[in-house]
Amino acid sequence: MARTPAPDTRDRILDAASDLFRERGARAVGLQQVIDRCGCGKNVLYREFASKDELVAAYLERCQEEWSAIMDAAIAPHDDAPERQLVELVRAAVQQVSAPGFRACPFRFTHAEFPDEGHPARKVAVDHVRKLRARLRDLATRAGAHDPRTLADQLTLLIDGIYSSGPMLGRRGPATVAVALADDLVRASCGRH
Amino acid sequence: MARTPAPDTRDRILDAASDLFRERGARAVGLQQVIDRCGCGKNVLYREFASKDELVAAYLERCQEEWSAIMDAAIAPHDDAPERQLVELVRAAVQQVSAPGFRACPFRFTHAEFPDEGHPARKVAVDHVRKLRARLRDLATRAGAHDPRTLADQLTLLIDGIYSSGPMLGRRGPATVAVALADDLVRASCGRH
DNA sequence: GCCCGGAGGGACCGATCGGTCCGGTACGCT
DNA sequence: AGCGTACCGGACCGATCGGTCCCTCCGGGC
Repeated sequence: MARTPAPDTRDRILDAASDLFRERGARAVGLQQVIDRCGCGKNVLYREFASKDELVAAYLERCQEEWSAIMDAAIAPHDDAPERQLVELVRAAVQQVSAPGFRACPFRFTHAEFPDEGHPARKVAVDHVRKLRARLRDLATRAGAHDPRTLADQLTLLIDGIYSSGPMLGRRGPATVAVALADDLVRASCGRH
Repeated sequence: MARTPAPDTRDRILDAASDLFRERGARAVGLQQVIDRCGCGKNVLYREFASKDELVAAYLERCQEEWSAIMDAAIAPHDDAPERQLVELVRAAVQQVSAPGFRACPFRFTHAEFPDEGHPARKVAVDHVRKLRARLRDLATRAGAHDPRTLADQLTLLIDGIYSSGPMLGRRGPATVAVALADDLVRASCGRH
């Protein structure tokens, strides 16, 4: 034996690919650009990822992990107040689209970029929004909402609207009213008439 | 003199391009595919449109016209009840994303597909969402909302959410609660306590 | 009937696409 | 030291990209 493969190779490639995909879109980025930014050999990329489609799917999986971490961090401080957690998830979304470099929701955008049903990235994207919806339903139930499914769907719609509206109308756009609206919805649905 | 240019050429090309762009995304569609579907010569396309970017912009302008017509038709029957018109605009959005072939909102998607600030299609896309927001503000004002700007932003957010959530979660998704939510918001904001 | 010009279609351009393969280099273990 | 391997970088593949150009065919005004 002579040399052991660097264990962080996959992460390095994914770092480069994520930056590029996020700001330009997966379709607009060639693998050569990923190679160049990563500074690795092309064969190494193809050892770690079978195809560009797989790389895009891995990119979305990483987005999913980041998103989960953000959501966890947003709701952790209020673990005993699920109504508050619902509002905090909305606030976290607003903060994300308000970040300087935010271009579009990676899940919605990538899902639209690859219309073919079998594309591996689509599974990840759909899985993400389903998980989010389920999470909202769970919180709505624990918050004692009259109709947890409806409240969860209202908030899902609201969060989707934040991601969609943010990039086009900016920080001063409709997203500014989102947190207050979420608060109203939660309050209206969780007793406290 | 020998022959006069066919006046419908531009429309024919735009017909073909619109179908393809709508279902696959502008970046995923090559001009050769547009040519093939249209059945025209490549030189004709480049006589009508200076570049692909211009073609994409023209596609969005046509979307804009269609959208305006849909909105006009949705609110025309209730010209004396602006609160009702606000709700009808939301209903029109739900119906659009519920249509079988609907993939993504052309404005949001194309805006994300071409991140370069100077791209001609971006102006059209941003212009559209601004017009929608302005329209909602106007209606909210005429409906006598306490805070027309806030109500308009709430509904903008809601409509954006419908377009964003529809393609991924389908007809049974959160969009089903949108009209009822819009009705609540309008009612709450326009007196009628 | 002739002939001009619009239209279809395709050859062609350089660049880039996703993907494969190979050669040189440098590193780590024995 | 020397061997073996991981890695970088680039050559290379066929296909397609956006875009230019040209040839052929056909239709309409003189």
